[in-house]
Amino acid sequence: MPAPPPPDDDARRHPRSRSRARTGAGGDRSGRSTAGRGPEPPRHEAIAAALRRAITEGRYPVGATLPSEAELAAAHGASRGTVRQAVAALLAEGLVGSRQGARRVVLSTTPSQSFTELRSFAQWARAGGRTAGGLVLSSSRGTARAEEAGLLQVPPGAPVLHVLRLRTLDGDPVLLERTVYAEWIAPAVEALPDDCESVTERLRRDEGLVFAHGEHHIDAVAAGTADADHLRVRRGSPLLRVRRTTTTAEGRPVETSDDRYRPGSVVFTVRNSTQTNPLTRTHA
Amino acid sequence: MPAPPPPDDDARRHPRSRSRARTGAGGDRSGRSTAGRGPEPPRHEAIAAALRRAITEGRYPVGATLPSEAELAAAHGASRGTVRQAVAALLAEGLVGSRQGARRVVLSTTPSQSFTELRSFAQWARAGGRTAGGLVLSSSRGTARAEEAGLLQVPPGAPVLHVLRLRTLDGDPVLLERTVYAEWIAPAVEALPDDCESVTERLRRDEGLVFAHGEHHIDAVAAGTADADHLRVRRGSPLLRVRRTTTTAEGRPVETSDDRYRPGSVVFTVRNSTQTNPLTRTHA
DNA sequence: TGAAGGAGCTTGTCCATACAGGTGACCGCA
DNA sequence: TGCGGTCACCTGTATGGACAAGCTCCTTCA
Repeated sequence: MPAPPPPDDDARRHPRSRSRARTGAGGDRSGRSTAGRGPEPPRHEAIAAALRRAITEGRYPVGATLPSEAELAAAHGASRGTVRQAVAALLAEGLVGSRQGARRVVLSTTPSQSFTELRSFAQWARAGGRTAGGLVLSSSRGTARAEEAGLLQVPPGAPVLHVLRLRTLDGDPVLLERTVYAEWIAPAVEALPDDCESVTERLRRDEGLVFAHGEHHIDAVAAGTADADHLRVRRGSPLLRVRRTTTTAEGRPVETSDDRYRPGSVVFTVRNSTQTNPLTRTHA
Repeated sequence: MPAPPPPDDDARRHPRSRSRARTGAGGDRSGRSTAGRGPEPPRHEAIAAALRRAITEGRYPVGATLPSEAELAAAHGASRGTVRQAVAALLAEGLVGSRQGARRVVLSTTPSQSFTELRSFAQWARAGGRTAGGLVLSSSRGTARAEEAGLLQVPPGAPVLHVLRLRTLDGDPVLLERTVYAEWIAPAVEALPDDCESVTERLRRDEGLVFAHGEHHIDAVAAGTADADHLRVRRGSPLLRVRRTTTTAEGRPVETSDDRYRPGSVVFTVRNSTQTNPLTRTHA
C-alpha cells in the first residue's frame, strides 16, 4: 500500500539497509523506542505481528481473504520469502488457512491463548486479563522415584526437590501443582519467595534459565482428599490433569509436574491443521 | 508481473528438472511405483520423512546432534533452503530443538501421536497398533441450538443432523461422541453404515471432503447417566471432554462435537516449544 | 595451570528468481 | 441461458548467494 520510495538503484542492492533506513527516516518510528528497547525484531516477525494484530482487531474478519504474498511483500518492502515466513507463523497458530492457488482465509480471530506458545501460568493469566497468585504449600528435598527419574533423565534415587504449589486466579484456587525439580536448579527454586507469582519469569530473570520445550500429557482424574481440600471441591469430583516435563533449549530436563485443574475455571484450547506445519505437510 | 516465458536454452536455469533427472537416472525411480502411486512427494517432505525415521528408529538417540544443514543438503542433493524446510517440520513436531550457532539436538524419539496432526480416531488407533470400532447409537435431524449455530456459523434454528456415536478401542468402549453436522453434509453422513470404522476416511473417499482445520477445547466433566451407561463407568466418575469444531480447507465448518473419553485408556499429548513456530518465534 | 582470545563452523535472516500446479472468474459458443 | 474452456493470479517448491549472530573448541598468553 505505501508506495516504496523512488527507485534508488544503488540502494536496491541493500534492501535490508534501505528499509532499516526507512523506519528511521520516513516512518517517524524513531519516535518510538525501537532503538532503545532491544535489538529490533526480525522482519518476518514484525510482519507476522502486524498481520496478527490486523486479524485480532477485526480488520480481517473470519472468512475474509488476506492480501496476496506479492501485495504484502510490496507493502512491507520485503521479499516474498520473508512474507511467507511470516504467514507460516499464522498458519501454525491456526489463525489462517492456506490452499495452493487460492488466497489465504482467516479461520479465527481469537489469539491462541493456549499450548501453541509455551506459557507459564502467570503469563497465561495476564494475557486473559486476570491476576495470578501462587503459594508454596510444601517444599522438601528427596529422591527421585523411578518414573520421575526417567522423565528428568537422572538415575533413580537421585536427589531432587519436591514442591507442592497452589495457584490462584483472581483469588480463587484453580490449580494444584506437584512439581519435581532437578537438583541443579533446586537451590534457585528454594530461594524464591513462597508466594512467587511467576516461577518461570523469576528463573529466567535470576538464572537466565529459559523453558524452551515441554511435553504435556492430558487426562482426567478424580479429586483425592488433598486435591479436594486445596481446590475446594468435593472428593471424587473430576479434575483435569496435565503431567508435563519441561526442558531447556539444549534439551536438559528441568522439572516434571503433575498439575490438577479445577474444571470450570480453565479450559485448554488446541488449534489444529493438516497444514500446521511450517512450510507444508499436506502430502498423503 | 510474471515475465512472459523468454526463450531460454540454458539448462542451468532449471534446477528442478536437473535434480529430477538425476534421481531418475541414478536411482531409476522410474522403475519404482512412483508413477503409479501418487505424484511423488516434494523433496523437503522426503527429507523430513527420512530424518524422522532415523530418529524414531534410534539412529539419533535423545540428546544426540543432527548433521549440519550443509551436510544434509549434500547428502540429499538439495539446497540448504529445502533442508531447512524439512527440519522445520521436525521442529514443529517437537522432535528436535534448535539454537542459533549450535547443532540441532534430538529432544524426543517418539513420534507425535497427538494433536500435531489432525487425526481421526481410527487413524490414531491404527497408528498405535490398535483396532478402532464405531457404532451409531442414534441419528436424527433437528435444529441448531444457539451455541451450536455459532460454532457452525449458521443462523440459530438452522437444520442440522445430531448423531450419537460410541467408539471402541480393541472392543472396549472408550469414547462417546455427540456430534452436530451442518446440513450440507448431513446426507453423506446418513448414508454411512452404522458401524462405520472411520467417518473421516469415508467422507474423504466418497465426498472428497477433507477435514483441514480443527479447534479443540479440553476440560474434565463428571459422567452423566447416559455417559456412564455407554462407557461402562460409574455415574459421576471423571471424563475427559473435548469439544471440537472441524472445518474444511476453505474454513467452512463441517461439524462440532462433544467427545467424552473414559480415562485410563486414552491420554492426549501435546508437545511444545518456544520455537514451535515454523521459522522462528524466539523473540521477546 | 587457568583464563582470555580468536578462528571456524552452524544456524538465523533475507533477497532474487524460476517453474509447477491449483483456483476462480471471465468469455465465447452452442 | 448454460456449459465448457481459456487465462490471469496466487500459492507451493526449489535453488543459490550473502551476511549476521551465536556456539565450540583450540590456541595462546599470563
